[in-house]
Amino acid sequence: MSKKLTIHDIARELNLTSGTVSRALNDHPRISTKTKSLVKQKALELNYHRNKIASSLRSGKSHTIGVIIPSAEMNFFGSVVHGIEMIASNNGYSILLYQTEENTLLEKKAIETFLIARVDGILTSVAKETVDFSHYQELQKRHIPLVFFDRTNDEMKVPSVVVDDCKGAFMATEHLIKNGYKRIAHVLGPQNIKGFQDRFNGYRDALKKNNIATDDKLIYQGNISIEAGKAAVDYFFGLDEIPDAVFAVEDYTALGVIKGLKERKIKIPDEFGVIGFANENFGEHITPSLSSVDQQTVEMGKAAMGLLMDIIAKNEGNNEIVLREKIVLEPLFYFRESSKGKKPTEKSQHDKLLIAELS
Amino acid sequence: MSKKLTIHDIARELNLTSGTVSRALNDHPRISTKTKSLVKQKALELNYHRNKIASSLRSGKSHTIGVIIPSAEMNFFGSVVHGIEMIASNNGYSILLYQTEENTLLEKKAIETFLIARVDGILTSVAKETVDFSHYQELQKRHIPLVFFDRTNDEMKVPSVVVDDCKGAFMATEHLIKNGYKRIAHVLGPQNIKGFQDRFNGYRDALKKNNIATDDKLIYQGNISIEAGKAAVDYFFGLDEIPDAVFAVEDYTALGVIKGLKERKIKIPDEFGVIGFANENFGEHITPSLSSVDQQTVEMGKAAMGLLMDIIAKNEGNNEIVLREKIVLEPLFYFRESSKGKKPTEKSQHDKLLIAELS
DNA sequence: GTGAAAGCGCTAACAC
DNA sequence: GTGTTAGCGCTTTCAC
Repeated sequence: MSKKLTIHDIARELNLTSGTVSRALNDHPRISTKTKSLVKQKALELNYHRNKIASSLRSGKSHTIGVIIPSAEMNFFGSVVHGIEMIASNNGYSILLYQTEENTLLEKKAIETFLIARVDGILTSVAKETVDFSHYQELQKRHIPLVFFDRTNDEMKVPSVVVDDCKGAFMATEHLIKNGYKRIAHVLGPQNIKGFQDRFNGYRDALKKNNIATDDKLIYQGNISIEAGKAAVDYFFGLDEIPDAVFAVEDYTALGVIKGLKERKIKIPDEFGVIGFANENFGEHITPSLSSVDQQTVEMGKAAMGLLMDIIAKNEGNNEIVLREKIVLEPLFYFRESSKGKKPTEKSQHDKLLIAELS
Repeated sequence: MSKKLTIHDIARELNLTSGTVSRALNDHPRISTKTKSLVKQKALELNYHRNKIASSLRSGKSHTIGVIIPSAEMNFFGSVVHGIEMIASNNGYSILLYQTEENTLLEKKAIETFLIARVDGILTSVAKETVDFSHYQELQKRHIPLVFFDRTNDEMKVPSVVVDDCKGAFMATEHLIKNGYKRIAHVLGPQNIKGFQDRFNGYRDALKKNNIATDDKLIYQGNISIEAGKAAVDYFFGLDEIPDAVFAVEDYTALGVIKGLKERKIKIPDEFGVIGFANENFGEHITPSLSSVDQQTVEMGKAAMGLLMDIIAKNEGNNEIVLREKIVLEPLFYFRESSKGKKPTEKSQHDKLLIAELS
């Protein structure tokens, strides 16, 4: 191993002191341009790399951000991390990644690890299991900048970035209405998750706005899984009045619905409309392709990291920055085959003709 | 901000010196159990978190690993990172994540960043674009432990973890043969990528072993994309002798093949068999579901991180460890609808009966 | 089993 | 515009 190179080595070679070298490398304003270029030149020549550890210890800033996600294996979070890392690295920050596997204990360990690593801020998507938020409160007590994304907690006053689930659900439901479906059901997600509540709200809002009575029988308590979607179909087809469309809380649920309908030889979208949520990448490739609501994952990551950068800048005294408490991203609706509209029955065909004649 | 807590504070409260406190916290063998528990107790009480930055500076080890991937948005890499992080965190290491977007310049920046952060090792999947490996050679010169995963370079002597592409391709191709397909085509991936060459080799090996003559006309130079798959179908159906099955270099290519075949109303798998590679998550949900070769992504991450841990341990003097130069993971074949076998034509039916009579 | 003291490599306050 | 100097908070060698 070539002996470790420090600013002292550069200083010696140039007959300067380490202080000057440090300032030159950091573009300190009071250092002459000549010295700066001399120092930088020499650093390059010797293949010097500054020691971030020493500099962090002295300056008190690690230029590192901790990111907590349930699992990198989940598409959604991989995509968010993609956005986060882009912005981080554009701003000279590195990101430390930690997975919780939806486990509160690992979440606490993540925070512990980040506290020890002296990260300058933390981005987190709360584990499903978490009900005790003391570890996050600890961060607030220590004034460590914190931003929630996707999975938030409204009781804690923490800035957050989410997609407008309510609006997305509203768009999806109204789309089904406009495409002629009459009895629109909903497969619920677990209601302890705020986003899933919102999707339910959006669904109801759309019905209300279009003067369609809500019917509790059309609400099935499901989950994010293919099985839940299939089970929902079994339930719906046991009703006296069978629905003719479903807005499912998530794409996997919607996929289950489609599979269930196919088993019953129900034609999609001619007899039955289906819409999901999340815009998982299988949606556009299945038959029929699945209409869905995109959650703007990469944008979410960018926005979360941007917000964190703002908080850090403000803490450092940049008072021009106006912080936003909550960034709500617009969902994007992807209109595909599964909700294309009902084939007009003879009766409705007849109605249409009538209407045409009357007008 | 509560004033920063250091080992000196703990030392003062217990009438000890900071040296003893440090040793106690690190379970130094020569410290009495009583002192240890006293110190740990106090640390907990004061809510002390050791400063990793200071400890890294002093000890020269950061307990941090740099991970370079093309993009966290790609399923494959998210999944590998999942495996990497699991093992890292089990071993008390943190991971710094950097994305290259397949760009050599960003790859060099990643290495620069990691050098500055004084990571204890680096895991990397080389960007597609990269042909100049000087930045990696620099790491070797500095004796920084390095492991390649998936995207490797055989000219540089760097330990690596890959899946056996050749074997996977062999399995896939032989499966098509066993299922009665007679003219089996292949859609190539870019041949500058070693894994894609290997898949081609596996394809040829399987034909050879089964005494089937290879035919250059059945090889289409494609890519990893739906479009390439569709174009391949156009090409194959322009041949005098049309193939009856395709082994595609990747699932998206296979998806394109399926789409192309559907447009031509060719029945899969009855008239035409299709197999992909990668086991992307849409494969099991499309119609027909796509047979594919799984690349053991999570295992790959675990193996890569495990190998890196071994290298580090060996460097630290643990001589019992025998390092492996290359870990080759077994691919896993997923047999689904798209390759279920041809519907016997009248003629082949006749042949079968004949054979049955003869035996 | 514990104390004393040096120093990892850098930054920044204070000189001039 | 540059030098001097004092740490940041920890680990570790050398004492005893």
